[in-house]
Amino acid sequence: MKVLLADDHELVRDSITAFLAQQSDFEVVAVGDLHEALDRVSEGFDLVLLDYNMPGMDGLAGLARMQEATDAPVAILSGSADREVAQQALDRKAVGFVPKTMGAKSLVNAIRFMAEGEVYAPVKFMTEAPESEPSALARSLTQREMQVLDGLCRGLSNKEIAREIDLQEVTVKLHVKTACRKLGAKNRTQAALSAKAAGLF
Amino acid sequence: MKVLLADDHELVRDSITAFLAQQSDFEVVAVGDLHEALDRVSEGFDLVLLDYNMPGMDGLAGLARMQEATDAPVAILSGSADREVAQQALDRKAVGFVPKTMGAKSLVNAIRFMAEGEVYAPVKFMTEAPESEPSALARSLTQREMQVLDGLCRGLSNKEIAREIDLQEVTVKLHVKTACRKLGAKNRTQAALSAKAAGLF
DNA sequence: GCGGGGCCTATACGTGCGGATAGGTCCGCT
DNA sequence: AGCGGACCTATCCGCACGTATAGGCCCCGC
Repeated sequence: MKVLLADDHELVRDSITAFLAQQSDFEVVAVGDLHEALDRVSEGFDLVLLDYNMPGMDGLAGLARMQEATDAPVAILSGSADREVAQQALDRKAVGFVPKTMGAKSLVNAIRFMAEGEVYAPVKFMTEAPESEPSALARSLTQREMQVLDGLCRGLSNKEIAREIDLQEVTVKLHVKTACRKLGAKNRTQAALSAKAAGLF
Repeated sequence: MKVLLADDHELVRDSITAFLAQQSDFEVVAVGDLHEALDRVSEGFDLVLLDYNMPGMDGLAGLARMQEATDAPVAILSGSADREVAQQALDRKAVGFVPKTMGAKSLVNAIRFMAEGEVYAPVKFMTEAPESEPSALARSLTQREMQVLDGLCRGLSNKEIAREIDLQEVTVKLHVKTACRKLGAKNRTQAALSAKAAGLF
């Protein structure tokens, strides 16, 4: 089982190489950037592992370049794990997405799995955490605006929202307006849709 | 590597057993229902595979019963593949979800992977296809209503929708009203939200 | 202290929306 | 031929919504 590993962090490269070398049937070629990887891929591999944050990668463009250069399955390795990126990588026919947070044993298992031709992605990673942080957008909204948005996202009228949070209808209108502006929405419907899309509720 | 396979379809049981037996390091015990599986699980296995539609399973209740009966990893096998079920199974600590539509080789790889203690779910299955069929709801809507709903889901006003599909505004209102009724929505915002939630767009 | 931001309220105006009613054209089914 | 369903249009009404303007409150930071 011949694996091409490309990662600019020497520590990561060495530790993964060491782990894989413990497996009797593994042979690892480790390089430090995409360029080297492209140079050596013609040697023939069962699996190519590319770090997402690495000189030459340029986002997922590096994935495409590698896929053009070889018929071997190509997987993405990432430390700064981002679900979006994982999804995109898989959409673009990467055979896997491996966060570096994985344990060494699991990593080896995943590599073996992908080298067999299967598609791998950590389940936890893909199913959980559609979003994580307060999302910049949420932070720009005041408490009241969030409460009002919650009402919008349930399709309530201004009057209903007003009753619910004990305000005058006019005041609700005001918050709706400002929330719309912050969300770049033309009306309440777009605001509700945007809020939902942003995962605020 | 000792695997306990429980499936009420003899054909499935036999073919999977045959495939796994080809692998030198596999030992398979195949049974026809959950009861038998519970009886034999004490023999000690590296992996338990339960068919989702099988006497005694009672949905995912069978998964829980098996998990109580053993410390071995338990995975769900299913023919009538349903994303929802897969998600729930994984949420309930199943170590995998295996649709029977998988190729034999992939199936063996997946089993080996899970027996190693990893969590497996087919990526295609989990990421794609949040829904599939026209969904009863969609069928109750006429073409025009769908077009109008599409507009609603982009937060357009009646006038904008009218321009887009070349109708009079009054007519759009009519379709909005009937669409709202069919969706059980009180207003356009709820209608848009419902349509989105139902995966119509 | 004074400004500014978040907040609440008020009045007012134009427009959009939701609903009812009523008329018409197609087309397919019986 | 008749009926019903999908579709389009029209007029009318009342309320909701979106916007603007203006005043007042509280609290924090400069």
